[in-house]
Amino acid sequence: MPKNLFLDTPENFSFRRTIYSHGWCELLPFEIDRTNWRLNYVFTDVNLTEPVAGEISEADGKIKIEIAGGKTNQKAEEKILRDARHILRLDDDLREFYKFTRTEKRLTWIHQTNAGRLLRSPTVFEDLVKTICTTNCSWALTKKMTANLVEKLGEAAQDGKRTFPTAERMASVSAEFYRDEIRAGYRSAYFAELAEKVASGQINPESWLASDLPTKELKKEMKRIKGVGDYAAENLLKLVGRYDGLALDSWLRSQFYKKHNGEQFCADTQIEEHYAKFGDWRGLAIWCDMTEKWFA
DNA sequence: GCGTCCAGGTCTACC
DNA sequence: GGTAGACCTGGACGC
Repeated sequence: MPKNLFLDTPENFSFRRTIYSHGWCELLPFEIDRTNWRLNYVFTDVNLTEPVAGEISEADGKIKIEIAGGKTNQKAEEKILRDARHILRLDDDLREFYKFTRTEKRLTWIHQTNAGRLLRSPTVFEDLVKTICTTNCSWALTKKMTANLVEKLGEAAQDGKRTFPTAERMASVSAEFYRDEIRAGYRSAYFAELAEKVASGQINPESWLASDLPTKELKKEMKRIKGVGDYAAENLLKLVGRYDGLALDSWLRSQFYKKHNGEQFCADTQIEEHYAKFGDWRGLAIWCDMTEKWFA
């Protein structure tokens, strides 16, 4: 029997703007239904005998999580609610960001539509692996690598949908597996090394969420992981709630050239100067600015 | 069908 | 610290 769990939403929250805030909604175990505006995810927890597929939607001003099958208990349900809060950034306070966007006429749509919450995975580890999958390849390949990870290493729920693999599961296979089965190319050795270090406790990506380190130092820590450079680190920083890096990649640059530079190339320093007025929120400002038309 | 280019970059060696 | 070259994959494109 399906079971429904509910979460209250904060002020200034848009479900649609959150689940379709960036490409993460297309990377398994996330699946988005943009016709009915539903987001699917496969939840897992030590208190569950098996993973459960959940459909997240908006109902009567609340977030509804419909759990399909699976035997849950109170602790597991609490974990699912925690994960959903985390995924949807329900605890993020964007009021300061909106103070900035109110000052710019062309960005007033951001606070008017409650945009700015960037969808993330339940764990930083999952976001870290997915971010490495976005580097130096097409979006189609990113989706393929992520799907391979889920399909070949994830744990199956009752309905056959699979979880994102844990670090322990990822550490149980070799670099050759990542090369041959996941089609991760040169990233294969990085995944094997990362999974082993996280599984053994040498690295704890989850600690980045509440780190006291200044952003510059936290970014250095992230960049010590092979496969994580400037773009990847700044993307991860956004997902742990720090927006003072632009996370410039080729897509973001090309969008900036089109929108603000007459389709002409310019140096990254010019892009940085353009968003400097947004202070510690500049990374979120550029992302919202470049994705304005996504809901047009 | 084949070759080339390039995409939501990063690493290493070298200067 | 800055830069050049190598690194995987697979879709798009030109021939």
